[in-house]
Amino acid sequence: MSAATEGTTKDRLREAAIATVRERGIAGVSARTVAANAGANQASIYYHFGSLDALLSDAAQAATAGRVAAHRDRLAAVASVSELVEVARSLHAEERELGNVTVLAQMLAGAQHDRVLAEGTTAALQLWIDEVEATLQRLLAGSLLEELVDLPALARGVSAAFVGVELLDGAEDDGELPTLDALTQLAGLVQVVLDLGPVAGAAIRRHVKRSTRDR
Amino acid sequence: MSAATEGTTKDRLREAAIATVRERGIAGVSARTVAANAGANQASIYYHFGSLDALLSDAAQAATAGRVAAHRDRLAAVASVSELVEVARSLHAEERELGNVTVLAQMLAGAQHDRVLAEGTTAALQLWIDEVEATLQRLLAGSLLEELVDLPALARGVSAAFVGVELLDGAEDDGELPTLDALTQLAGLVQVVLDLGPVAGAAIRRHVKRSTRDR
DNA sequence: GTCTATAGCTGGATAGAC
DNA sequence: GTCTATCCAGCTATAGAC
Repeated sequence: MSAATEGTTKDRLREAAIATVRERGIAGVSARTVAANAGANQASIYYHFGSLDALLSDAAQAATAGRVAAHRDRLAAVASVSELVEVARSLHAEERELGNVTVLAQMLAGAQHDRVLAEGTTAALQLWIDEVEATLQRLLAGSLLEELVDLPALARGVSAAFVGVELLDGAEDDGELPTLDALTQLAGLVQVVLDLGPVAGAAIRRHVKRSTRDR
Repeated sequence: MSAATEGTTKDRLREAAIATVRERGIAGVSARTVAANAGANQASIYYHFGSLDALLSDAAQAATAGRVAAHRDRLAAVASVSELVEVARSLHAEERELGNVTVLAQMLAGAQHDRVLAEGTTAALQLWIDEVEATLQRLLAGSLLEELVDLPALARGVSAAFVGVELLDGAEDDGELPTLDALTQLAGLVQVVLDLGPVAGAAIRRHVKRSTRDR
């Protein structure tokens, strides 16, 4: 365990909450384990946050805000879908180490049956989703995809896929699994279609109209 | 709670294990809650399965095999990516009710820090992944996508996305969220690209070669 | 195979000293 | 604000009656 010793108790509790979820999973989190990890006593959680749920909610949002900010510059520099895929790949690699997405996945699992945790976790995830949406919006402005796909929902779907991939890969002993690779190959294909030019674009638009009419 | 009363104790425990995960999440599962749900006593779990982990592992595989079999005929009848999307949509709706994917998501979260659970859960998920892969293989045989994408990994990625979507949507109070819609819109676009015909296909192949060379 | 009983532990939450 | 002490509910795992 990491046993933080700097900052105020309230801050150390936040950090310890995240660390404990990462190290032991949502099922291994208790007021006692978190407090031990923070070098504080168990009662301090109830004093500062009222409940363990509330601490986790609070900590998730604070930690995620930090991680999102750390990636913002890199995302802002991305100029194409293929570059975005590269950023996604390295973000995935970092997350396997630092584990913010993994922590959010654990909390999402807990959030299915816990209102307080649900609110904090969805708020935290929304920080990622907003960032993804802003990037997609910028990259796809004026393109075929912007016309044909609901962007806010796509950002949500992409984020969901990331969460799922972290969970699946985290459950395997094997080293690197190619799960993300396949999705990045798909994204690469999307980039290629975007690059096709106006003639092919028009052909695709016609096809979409036709297949939409068939419904 | 559902309190099953038919079948052998061992079977009732398996069913109760799934029901308890669905109703209370992985963090709410204990030998006591499961046994109560099965109408049996807590010690029977250790007699029949040795541990709670082992029961969950066993139950996940049995339940998933049943759900996958229930969907096999429908998947086998699918003849296009757009039809597959329709099946995925109704599968998603059913899963929100019956909850096998949701249960697997909970178990995946637990599996991150539990070897026994990890083995059972990945084996169960593999049943879905294999089914998805077989369907994709059939639909994409001879197509552009078969050449350009790693199909086993794609099947894994698609399954991961499903898990992530169940988790995200399950954490919101709101009724229907459009998360899956965006991914199905993407899939529809893929169908359109597949339908484009040999000329556009050749153009895409050229583009892919070019962008691959650039790496 | 199924039950009760139990030992020994971990858990949430509060009270109250400092 | 931080600590100790405490209550009691819930937990795992085993022993042993039937």
